[in-house]
Formats: sequence, C-alpha cells, structure tokens
Amino acid sequence: MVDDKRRRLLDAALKVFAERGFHGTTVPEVAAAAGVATGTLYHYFEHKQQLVNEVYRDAKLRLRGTLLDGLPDPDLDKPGAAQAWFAELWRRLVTYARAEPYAFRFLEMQDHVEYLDAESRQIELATLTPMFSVAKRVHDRAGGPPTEVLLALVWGAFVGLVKASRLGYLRIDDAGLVEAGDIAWRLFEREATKAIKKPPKRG
Amino acid sequence: MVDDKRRRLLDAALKVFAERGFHGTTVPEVAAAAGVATGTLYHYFEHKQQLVNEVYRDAKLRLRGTLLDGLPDPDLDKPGAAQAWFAELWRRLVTYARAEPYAFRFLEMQDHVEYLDAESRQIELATLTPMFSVAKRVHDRAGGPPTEVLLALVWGAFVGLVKASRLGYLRIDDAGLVEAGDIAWRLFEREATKAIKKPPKRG
Amino acid sequence: MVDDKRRRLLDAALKVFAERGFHGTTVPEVAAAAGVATGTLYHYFEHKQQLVNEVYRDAKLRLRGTLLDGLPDPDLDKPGAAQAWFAELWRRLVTYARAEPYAFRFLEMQDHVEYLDAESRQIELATLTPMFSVAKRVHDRAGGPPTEVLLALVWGAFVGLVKASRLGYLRIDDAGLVEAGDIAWRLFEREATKAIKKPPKRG
Amino acid sequence: MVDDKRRRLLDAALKVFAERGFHGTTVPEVAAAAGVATGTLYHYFEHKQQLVNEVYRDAKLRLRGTLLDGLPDPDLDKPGAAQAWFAELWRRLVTYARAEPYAFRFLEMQDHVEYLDAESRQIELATLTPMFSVAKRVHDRAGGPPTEVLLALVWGAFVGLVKASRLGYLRIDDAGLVEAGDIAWRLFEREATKAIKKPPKRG
DNA sequence: AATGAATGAGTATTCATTCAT
DNA sequence: AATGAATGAATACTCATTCAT
Repeated sequence: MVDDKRRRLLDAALKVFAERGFHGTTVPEVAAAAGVATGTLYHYFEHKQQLVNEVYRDAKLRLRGTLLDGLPDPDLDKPGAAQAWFAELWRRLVTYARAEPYAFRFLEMQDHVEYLDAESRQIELATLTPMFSVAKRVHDRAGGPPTEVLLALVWGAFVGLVKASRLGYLRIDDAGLVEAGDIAWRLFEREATKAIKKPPKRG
Repeated sequence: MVDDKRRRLLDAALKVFAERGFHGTTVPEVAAAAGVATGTLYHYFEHKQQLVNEVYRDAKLRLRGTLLDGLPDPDLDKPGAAQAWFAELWRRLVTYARAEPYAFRFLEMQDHVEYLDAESRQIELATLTPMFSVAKRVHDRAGGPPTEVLLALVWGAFVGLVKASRLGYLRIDDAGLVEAGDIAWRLFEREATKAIKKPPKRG
Repeated sequence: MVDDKRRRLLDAALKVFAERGFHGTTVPEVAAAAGVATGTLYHYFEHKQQLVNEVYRDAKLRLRGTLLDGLPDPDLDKPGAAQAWFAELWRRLVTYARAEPYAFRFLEMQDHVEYLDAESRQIELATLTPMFSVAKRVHDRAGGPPTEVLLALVWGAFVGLVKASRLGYLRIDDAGLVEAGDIAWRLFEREATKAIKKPPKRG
Repeated sequence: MVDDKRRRLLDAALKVFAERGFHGTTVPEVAAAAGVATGTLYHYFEHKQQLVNEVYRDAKLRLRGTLLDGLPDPDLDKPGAAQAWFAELWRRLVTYARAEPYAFRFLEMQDHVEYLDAESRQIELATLTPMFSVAKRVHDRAGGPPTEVLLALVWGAFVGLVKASRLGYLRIDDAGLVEAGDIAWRLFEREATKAIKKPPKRG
C-alpha cells in the first residue's frame, strides 16, 4: 500500500518528466498525475531533485534488466554468434522502447547531467559496461575505429529511429524496428566478418 | 549597432538554452550573458517564447546553410557519386557540430515541440526535405527499408557520436568524426551498391 | 499511564518551545521529543495553541508553588523581616530557575500575549498579586517610587542575570545567584530602612 | 529613492518582527507593511534570515550610537563622577526605549541566537564592551560581585521596567523612568561609595 | 533605445491537522 | 488509545514581464 503510492509517484513522475522535462514540470503536476496530494509526494521524496534521481535510477535499472538479464555472452569463435548477440540486444531495446516509451524518452533527454547525483551516474555506467566489454571483444579481432565509436553510432541510430518515430517523421512497427537492427548490424559487420574470416592473416 | 545587440542576444540565448534548456533558463540570465539589461531583451523579443523560436530558426537556418549551400545533387548513374554525396554531407555535419556546438546541442534537444511555432516547424522540414529527396532517389533504386528509416538511423548515429563525445564517453577528433562517416555509409551501402549494380534487374 | 503521556508531552513541549519559540516549533517535533506519534498529541490537546497554553499554565503554576507555598507573610514591625522575606523569595527564584531552566526561559519569552488565553493570563496575575501585596505593605511605609516600579526592577534584574548566564556573558553558581540577591535588595533597602527607622517622622 | 525603499523595509520589518517574532512573521507581511510588493523585498535582501540580521544590526547600531556617542569616560577620582556617568547612560537608554520602542523590544527578544550570524554577534559585543570596561574600572575600586553580575542586574532591571510598562503592569512616564535610574544606581552604589571613600584601606 | 527596479503570479516546500487502520 | 500516512492551505522564494526614468 505504501509502496503502491511510491510506485504510482515514480510512474507519474516518469511520464510528466518525459513529456515536459525536469524544469518544465511542476511538483503538484506530478502529484496530481499520481492521484495524491502534493504533501504526500514529499512524504516519499525529500525534494524534486531526489524524485528525478529515483525516477532515473528506476528507469535505468529496468532498461539494464531488459537488456542484460539472461543475455549469454556470445561464443565469438562460432560464426554468426556476434551477429546473433547483436540482434538479440537490438530486439531487447525494441522491447523496452515499446513497453516503456516514457522511460526511453526520459532516459534520452539531454539535460540530465545538471541534476543527476553520483549514484545515478554510477548506474548509467553499470548499464553500459557489460555491453561495451562484449563489443570490445567482438571488435578487437578486427581493428577499425574504437569500440566506443561503433557503440555510440549504433546506440544513436536506435535513438534516432525512436525519436523520428515519436515526432512522426516515420511510421514503423515492431517488425520494422527489428529489421532496422539488421541494417544497424552493418556498422559492425565488416569488422566482425574480418574477425572471423581473417584471424590467420593477422597471426 | 541595433542588430549587434540582437545578434548578441540570440547567441547568448542559444548558449544558455543549450546548457540548461528552455525552462531551466531565466530571462535575466540570457540578458546578462548577452551583456545587456533585462528590459533591453524585451525590446528585441516580445517574450521568452518568441526568443526561443528565433534562436531555433536562426540555428536551424545556419545548419541548413552549412549542409546544403552549394551542395550539388549527385549524378546517381556515376559509380561512387552517392557515396561522395553522403561523405560530403557528413563532412558538413561535422563542420557544423564543431563550429557551433551549442547550436547543435540545442537543436537536438527533445522538448522543442512544446514551444515551437508553425514557422519554426516549417524550417525544420525545409532543412530535411532536400536531403530526403536525394536519399530517396539513391535508395529507390535498391529497395530495402523506407528511406525515412535509413535517414533516421544515420542522423541518429551522428547525434549519438556527438553526444557521447560531449558526455565524455569517447574522445574523438575531426578526422575521427569524418572516418566515422565511412562507417555510417555502410547503412546505405548495400542498397546503394545494389542500386548501381543492379539497375538492369529493375528496368 | 495516560497521564504519563500527557506529562511527557507537556515536558517535551516546554523544552522545545523554550528553545525555538512557539512559531519556530513544529507539532511533530514536540511529539517526537515526547516519544509519541503526532496523532497521539492530538488526543491530549485539541491544537497547538491549546498545548502552549497548558504548557504555560503548568510552568507558571509550578513557579507560583515554588515561590509562594508556605511562604509566611513577614511581620513588618520586626527589623530585618522585610529583608528576610525578600531573601527567601530570591532564594526560591534561584531554585526554580536552576531546577527548571526551560520553564524559566519559556515564561520569560516575549511573544506570549499573542496566543495566551484568558485563563493563562489570570494565572499570571494570580502569581504576581501575593508578592505585590506584601511588597506594597513593605513599601508604603516608606514612599518613593511606586511598588510596581520596584518589583519590575527586581524581577527584571533577576531575569537579566539568568539570561546573561544562559547566553554565556557571565558564569555564576548558586551561591553567586543568592549573593546577587543581597545586591538586588538594595533596590528596596533605603525605603524599607526608612520604613522601619523613621515611621515617627511620618506620623 | 532606492535607499528609501530599503529603509522602509528595514523599519517595517523591525516593527513586525518586534510584534510577532521572526517565525511568527510572514515575508509578504513585511513587504505589505513597507508598502512594496513581495518580490521587491527580495531585491534588497537575499532571504528572510538576511533581513532579520540587517534589521538587528541596524537597530543595535542605533542603540550603540544613542548610548555611546559623545559619552565621556568618567574621571573616577572625582566624587560623583561614576554616578553621573551612570545617570547619563540610563537617561540615554530611556531615550532609546522611548524613541524606538519596536527596536528595543526586538533587541530584547530571546530567540535571536538561532538566526543571527557572526557579524551581528560581533556588533552585540562591540556595544557592550565599552560600557563594561568603564563599569569594571568603577567597580574594581570596590570589590564585591563580578562586574558582569552588576551589569546584568542593571540591564535586566531596565528591561524589566520597559517590559512591565509595555505589558501594562505599570504606567510610567519619562520622568519616572529617569527616577528609576536613581534606584538602579543603588545596585552599584555601595561599591562605588566604598571605592571613593575607602581606597586608603586597600593601599 | 536602454536600463534595472518593481510587480505579483507562480513554484517548491512545510506543517497543522485529520483519519483510516 | 495509538499510529503515522495523507491532506492541502500557507509560506518562502523565483521569475516573466512591465514601466518610470
């Protein structure tokens, strides 16, 4: 019951923050969206800033869960394993963006830095690191641009797709989103292909 | 002289809006950043919202100029023309993002919709359309996913790169950014390649 | 058991009111200081204002008791009786101020008038009157300034001493406080002395 | 004109703080009492606490001026000089308490410590020290209780008089207040008298 | 045109009081 | 009786906008 109200507040806050941004959102607005009185919000969160941080962590941890829970590390010696791993991740991203559009939008906002605390930033890193280390292994076999660059391109591509969809620049269904993953894979492809086909040439 | 102040206000506003967002920015803050009194700002702009819109249009038009001025339409029958066109556009994007980091960041913010007026949205479209129509011609020869999807992926990839760089997730110089364009081209490549190699099949 | 909680609430309230004043004190603060839940406080007192009034009366009645219980009226025809009476009262004041520093401080606050009710004010008077009437008898034999003035000076002198001590402007022990009474007596002295030595000149 | 508003705010704040205390006073109340809008108050003072501190210093400095400006140190070898010095100080206190009843009341409030800053406390000391050092010289010739104790008694006596008068426990005019000074002098008298009469016994 | 003090509606936060458990 | 979560009016403070100079 207590947790119920806290949950409702987090969900309502996520939604309005995603729509209007942190500064564009009023505390009573959040409370109203959660169906509680303003004072009640302050029973659960010390101040607006603590609220955003908890909303952020909450959303980010769910993202992390969706992306990483039960995701096996690819056996990179098997042909196609890297691509399968990539496809699975992309599919999970699609799942998250579809299931939690507000969370996805909120997490991609630009002005977080200003109010996020150390704990929140720590979670950000904890989400990226596992993907990064696999990508790095895939990638190191090949050469080419730094892994960070590839990941930034891929992540950005996905975000761009979702954003364009939200703004109405394109209409896309889940199948379309998954298909787009095949295209995004090309960013990795040549490197990964080299990695598998040409290790002998390197030794 | 008069235009000088207006110019300074637009530049100052761009900077603080880019850093703190529309709602996170105070009108006196903008005035102070421009080195004028608050009242002066209201001589040049009716209200805060008109100010953002003019800042937006100003930045967007410069983006449009940087991207499109003197950019020839590619002769798609020549091999490599599409890729050259793409490379040139990417190079121009890099130029803009480097020369006007605040403008780039500001334009990519999420919460514009709320306060942009019709004129501003019109300019947004006017910027996209020319690129889109070329891309469409390149693309239609091939098939595959809708052009909108490809463009969203590419644009998002570029934004992701710049954002990751700003947030410190990667360190990249101009050469690196341009190189990344070669990778991004792969998103188009197969289609474009097909487009060039396989027109007989279509005709 | 029930009274125990009421007692604890009165004591806790006295303490925090003495330290932070009525308006500077929060009802939950009082409850917490008493070790009960906020709601419980409202079982014993209708509202904050009733609480202060009961605290006030409670402290004032104890002051009255300490000062007046068993205090014999002086036989003013005996030499030294007036001074002995004064010394005893002063000693009792010292006792109270030492035993109940919060109560003493609270009672001397300035802004009581605003929230005290008729009953509380009545008790204030009931405390002063007995001392006043004796003082008046001592004093009338002599002449000089009105008794009220003398009492105000003496009472103020004592309060000044305690206040200066609390604020750290001086360090004084019980013996010092009692000694100070000898000095304060001088405010009365000449008149009282005259009263005893010179009645013939008046008659 | 600017200073005029600041002045009005300080005066209005002094009045309402004196009447209702710091916590019992609302910022808009102060602004209204000064005849300005709430926002204007914040143009002159950062927050409520800075306001009280400036009010306090302002009142305290005027008290200090009234008490000490042009007050000559007594020549303690002249008979009657100490008493004359005392009488003059008392007369000045009366002047201040009459001319600035709100300031006097405000300064005597109990709960200052909580919000006064270092600068304000420094001024408190700077006001007391000069009187203290003269009193100490008067007093050291005699012996008896510490000077601090005598000063606390005298100051308290005066405050008691004013407070009793404000609360309606006595009615007193300026002449009465000055006369009361003669009585208060008795607190010092014996020592001072000894000091002048009996130095030989000490040497 | 330029200034920046002035305004007061608006926002974050607190707190006396209620009430379901 | 006791609890403490819930309420919403009240309060400190901010900020877009106006306007006298």
